[in-house]
Amino acid sequence: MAKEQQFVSQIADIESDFPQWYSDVVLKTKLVDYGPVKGTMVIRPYGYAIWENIQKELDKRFKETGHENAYFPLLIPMSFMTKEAEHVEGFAPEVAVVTHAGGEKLAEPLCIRPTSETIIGTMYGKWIQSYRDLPVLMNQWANVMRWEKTTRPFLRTSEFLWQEGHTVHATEEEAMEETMKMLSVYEEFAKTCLSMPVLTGRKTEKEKFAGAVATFGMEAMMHDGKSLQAGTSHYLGQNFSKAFEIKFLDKDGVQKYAYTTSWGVSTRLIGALIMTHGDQRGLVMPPVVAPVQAVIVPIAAKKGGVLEACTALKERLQKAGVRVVLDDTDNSPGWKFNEWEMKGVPVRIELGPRDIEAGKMTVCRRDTLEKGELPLENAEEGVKALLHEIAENMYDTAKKRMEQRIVDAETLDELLDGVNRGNFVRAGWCGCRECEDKVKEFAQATARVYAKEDTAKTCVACGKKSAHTIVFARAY
RNA sequence: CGAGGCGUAGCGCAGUUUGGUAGCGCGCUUGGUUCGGGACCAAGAGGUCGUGGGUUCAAAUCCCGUCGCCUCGACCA
Repeated sequence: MAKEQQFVSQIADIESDFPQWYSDVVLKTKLVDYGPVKGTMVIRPYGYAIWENIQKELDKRFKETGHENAYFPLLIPMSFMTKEAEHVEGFAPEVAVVTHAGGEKLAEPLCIRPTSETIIGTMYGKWIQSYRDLPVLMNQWANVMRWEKTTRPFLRTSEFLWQEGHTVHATEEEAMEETMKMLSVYEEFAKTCLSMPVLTGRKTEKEKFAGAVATFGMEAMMHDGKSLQAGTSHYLGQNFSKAFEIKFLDKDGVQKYAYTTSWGVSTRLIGALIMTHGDQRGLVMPPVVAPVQAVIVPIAAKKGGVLEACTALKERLQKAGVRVVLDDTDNSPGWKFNEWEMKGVPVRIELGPRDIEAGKMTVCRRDTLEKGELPLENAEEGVKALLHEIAENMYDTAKKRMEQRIVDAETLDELLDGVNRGNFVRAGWCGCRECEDKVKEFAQATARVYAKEDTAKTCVACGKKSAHTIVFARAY
């Protein structure tokens, strides 16, 4: 027990010091390291593997919905950025600019993309002539840079990896349909691959993407009750097509401006899943994207046949498509247990002389920490079924927690009380910016999304008739 | 950018008040015994104390500057 406490003390307390817990866990589990340039992070192999799995799963979904991948340049001429007024106003403060190259001052400064609407819009303007060219459904996997004031690994770094989808459509309806379709792709992905429940909905004017007509987001509830914007899908209307001359000749012989959308998720998702599922022992990885899905810990490894049995099991599981590691280091078993638990591996298999004798393996699942036994005979099916069960249980647990922590408020005091307890708070809103700002000032909470149903009657801030029901929360 | 805190071995820290040989725990290396929840013994390697200047016979310690990091606010995927 003393040793147990010693282990726990290596990570800050998850309840009382959540930000510190988060920093500890991403560094100590070797997901990331801090980069030499302030605000940047080095994603280590164990962390990057999560991203690779996310990419794989998302790409599959993007292809299924008819999208293709492409790649656009990192550097964007400053003049492109300034073409859409709201866009440049929104992003100017955080854009990094290249002023010198080849030993000379550049005639026109180049910005390092904070997002690619402008350069992609410029190219779309050249590519699209006719309604026959539409729709254009593209996606880009890239890094972008936003010079943020304060940063936190995965959640907010100066440079981050993401995917950004950019589509062009002939009609408003079609573009809107695309916007909503991709939002639901994200939601389904979060559920099945990250075991993460999310709240989706429209964002307020204040919170929307700079240059969009409407922004829709998915918000995830972190362990401490704060919200994290985990993905966005924007309906851009004709704002960018007018700025970048994305025009087409329609069937009726009339030149028309196209309707565009953009949507993206980033490495922030990794932060989201850590903060959704993690516990006092460290990470809890959702099985679908876990870098390591199962670890085999040999017991009494030097005794005859143990290591051989472990190796054979590893090969069988590998062949069955399970991402499995055999920990044959000479650390003690107890050390390995704690280490792999901290790294969040969903299934641990202990294999020792007693198991081999009995034709079984001892199995411990990370989500509940329950130990059980499975027959060695069809280990493949057993482990896969367990991984599936863990994924579902993690989702159910997180979903239950989120649902329990969505409350209603009619007054600012109730709202403040709600967010203080780590809740998402549903409240009425008259629709004016002043009231939104007032809520932020009073409760340090922001409008996350429009609620699915309008249940509130009066505005929480001014008491006038409510126009919308909003989900308010503190956010990362 | 505002407020607080911290920079000493790979990591976590003590030493700073009152200047006087550079320390502890973990980790690491080598050899051996171990192995069902962070094992043990023995021997070893590793630091110009963030950095620049000043005071002093003498600075991790005192003074001035500077850089970096963390937490909390304002801004954002």
